[in-house]
Amino acid sequence: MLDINLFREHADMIRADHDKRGLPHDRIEEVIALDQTWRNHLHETDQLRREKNEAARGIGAAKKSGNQEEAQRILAQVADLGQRISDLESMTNEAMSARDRLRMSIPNILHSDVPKGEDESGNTVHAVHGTKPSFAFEPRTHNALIEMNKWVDLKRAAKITGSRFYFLKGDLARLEFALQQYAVDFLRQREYTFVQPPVMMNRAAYEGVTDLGDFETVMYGVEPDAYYMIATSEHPLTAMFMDETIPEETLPLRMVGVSQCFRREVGSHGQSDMGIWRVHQFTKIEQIIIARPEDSWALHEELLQNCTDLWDSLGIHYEIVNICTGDMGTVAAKKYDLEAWIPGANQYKEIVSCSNCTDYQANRLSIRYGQPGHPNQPIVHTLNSTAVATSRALVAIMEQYQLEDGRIAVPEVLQPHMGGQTVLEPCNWG
RNA sequence: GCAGUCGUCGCAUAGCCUGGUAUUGCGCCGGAUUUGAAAUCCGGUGUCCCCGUGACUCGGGAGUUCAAAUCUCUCCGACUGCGCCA
Repeated sequence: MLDINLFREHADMIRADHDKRGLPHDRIEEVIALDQTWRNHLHETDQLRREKNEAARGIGAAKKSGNQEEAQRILAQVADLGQRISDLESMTNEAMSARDRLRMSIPNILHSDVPKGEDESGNTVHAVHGTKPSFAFEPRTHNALIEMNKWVDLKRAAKITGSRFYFLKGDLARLEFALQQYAVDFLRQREYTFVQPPVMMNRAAYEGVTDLGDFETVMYGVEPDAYYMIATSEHPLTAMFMDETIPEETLPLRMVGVSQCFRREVGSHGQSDMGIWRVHQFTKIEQIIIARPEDSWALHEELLQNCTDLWDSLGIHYEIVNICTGDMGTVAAKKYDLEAWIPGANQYKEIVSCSNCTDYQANRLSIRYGQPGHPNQPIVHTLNSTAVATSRALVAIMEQYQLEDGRIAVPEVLQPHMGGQTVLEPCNWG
């Protein structure tokens, strides 16, 4: 959510950003109008309250001195003021909640490097790492590979849960586990603190970190407790500082979170999304940074550097893409994706997303830095990046490391986490 | 899950029974004093707005009342004991 002062003092910045995104200005103007309405009502309410408070102060004194007539006169006056106040109060609250509902739907101000574009075709290639693997045989798709090796059981998962859930079995499950350990160790060596979060959050905390539309299309709700399953550990690891002032000397706060992630994926279809590429539940190792505003752009590059070092070490061929205006969500100010080469699909596909959310989440969550207990401390910036989403990493590894017989070579850096094993063997039951 | 105790400004605390301006200490910021520091003293230190002799604020919400930190209901959270359990 954007700071309300931006609408009051620098609305042109927001308008210019909407122009770049190709969005109309009407919602901006409406926020400004509702804000003015709210402030007018608020001021009027305050004046009436003041009158009422002043009058009510006389009641005690009048009663004490036995002047019942005077007391009754004031009571009548105060009752009338009370009615007017409560009428005006509901209008005031209505204007404010309307203002903020709308304000939450207005996207973050983009960084100037973000390219203009209608949709994902407008994204620009920032860098290319590694080289396309060449095979002396016809490479199989990951769907064929998981089936012939009996590593994934979608059918039985559908029986007990529903579509897009899966059992991961045998050596592929072990590789998944190795990826988690490798990625956490990798980032711990770079001074990121390992954190395991709750996988459910309440609504108030969740509204601070995500787009409102996500409640319908992305998150699972948990009844009767009104919790939401997290879509990524970014959400709890950012929201954990809600309503806090973080001592400045502890910034930047670097964390590596690991959690199961849950996504409803409403409206997603397509042949290329078969198998375990797009699923309702997966594990993700995530990088999170809470930073001072002046440090956040350098730290955004640090997050990207961590990703490229990590994925280079896994020996995966990928492109780094600078996400364009039309493909950007509401929260990020700038976003890089890593897209791995998937031979079976003959295209590059998203495996990592690396964002600087600037103060957009922190405003809504009211996360400040400086001295706790002091007024008007500045708002922090929040950044997040995938390190490894294991289901997609497994796809990229299977597709790029496959052998002629359908088995998979284990990337060298993962072998120590696999007891020295160099090749994934099929599961012996299906 | 049951029972009890509790939740007050960054931390710690008083006020609640008996409704009427939210107390004090620590920390932090600024100033005075000092060669400098410590100590001491003075002021500041929740939110909002049109910045005032303004409004709001005592875990959240609702109610009673002219008036609620204070009384009532409800939800949330913490602690203790019992029960259950990986």
